[in-house]
Amino acid sequence: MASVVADFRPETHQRLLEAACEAFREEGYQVSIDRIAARAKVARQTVYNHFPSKEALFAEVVQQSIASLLVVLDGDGDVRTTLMAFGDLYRNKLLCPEGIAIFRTMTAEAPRFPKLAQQFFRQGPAQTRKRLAQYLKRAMQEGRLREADPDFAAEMLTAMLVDLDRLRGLLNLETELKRPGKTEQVVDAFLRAFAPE
Amino acid sequence: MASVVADFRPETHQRLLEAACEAFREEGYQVSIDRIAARAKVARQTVYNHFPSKEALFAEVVQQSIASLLVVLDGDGDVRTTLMAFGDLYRNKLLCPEGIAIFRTMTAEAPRFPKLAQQFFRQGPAQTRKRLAQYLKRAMQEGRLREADPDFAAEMLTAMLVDLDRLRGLLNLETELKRPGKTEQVVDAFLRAFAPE
DNA sequence: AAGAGACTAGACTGTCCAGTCTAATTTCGG
DNA sequence: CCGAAATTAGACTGGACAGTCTAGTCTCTT
Repeated sequence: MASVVADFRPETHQRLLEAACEAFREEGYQVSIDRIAARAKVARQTVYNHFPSKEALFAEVVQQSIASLLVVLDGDGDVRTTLMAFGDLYRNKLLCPEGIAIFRTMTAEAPRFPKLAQQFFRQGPAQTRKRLAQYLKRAMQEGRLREADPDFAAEMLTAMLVDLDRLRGLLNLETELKRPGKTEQVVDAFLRAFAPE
Repeated sequence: MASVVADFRPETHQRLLEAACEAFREEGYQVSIDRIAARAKVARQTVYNHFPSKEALFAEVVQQSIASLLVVLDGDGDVRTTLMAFGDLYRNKLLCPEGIAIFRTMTAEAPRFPKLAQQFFRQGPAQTRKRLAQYLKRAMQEGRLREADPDFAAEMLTAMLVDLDRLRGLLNLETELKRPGKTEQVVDAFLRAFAPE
């Protein structure tokens, strides 16, 4: 019952998925199947050969998109260097046009697809925060940060990194989304709050 | 040309506006005029007597909603007390179901109504942050906080207060939206980062 | 080269919706 | 109480869209 294993032409399937991904991102779930088909240079019936319904296509696209929003950090170097690298990566992934658009589509459609939204949260943002918290916990145990709730600390850092700039992006205010010094400013503020006593 | 001053029955107009506000909040811009009319217990034609188009009705509703998201702080007492009061109010206004729903609708429709989105940002979130920054600036000048960019500090505090919980609300994860200790935890972390040296 | 099955083009159905129009009914000020 | 204007119910237009169906074309595999 899982995935129908019909042997579609892989290149067609790929083109369709990519077109659907872009279309849902840029125009939301309400984009028409015709527009997706046109973007993929594919007949409408082909869409329905590959997916039983628009909902199913959307679900597949969301699955694929989750991975692109995962931000992992690697714990080389000192804490400040590690968090700076994480912060830059986090901001780049979430504040680029694609990151903003995925956020917009997911939050707009969450009431219609609550299961999908939950899965998105758990495998995306929650996962990112969990790994960051693991790193922070170790740093706390080694005395490189003060003892505190690592989940809370991770929540604070990620919030500080993107909250307002994401709102700007969501509301289409293109201004200063990429001020390079921002990550440093945030990490320094975070380190003041969580420095060893 | 501005607003047509026809003397509609005020009670009808009010009922219509409230119904439209709830409808747009709960179902997004795509809610049908018929549903809004039904909710207001009003004929569809009456909607078009009061507003020239769906867009115009939406614009009016957004105008009215902006005020409900403004959070002002009053600067009595010490810094911690003031920020705690602000934090509780800010969280309550933005994380309640209505606050979440307005955020969802605004960000979802920003591509279609960029002017409206810009106005919303300036008169809502930007205004709130600006007033907070003014307070923080004074506190810095009085030596009750360390000298720093007050706009940046305001951005950090507001981000820390709601970022993750707002995402939870947007994605329909009802869990723990109202942990009472959260504001205190955030304000304390903020004060560590911006305490006098 | 032949056949199976993927792909295509386009017609078609049923539904929903924004906005208009009309003809009746209600309400309210004078 | 009367008349102007607001309100109402419902029909109607035109367009969009999800999903189905069909008949024909293309493309791999054997």
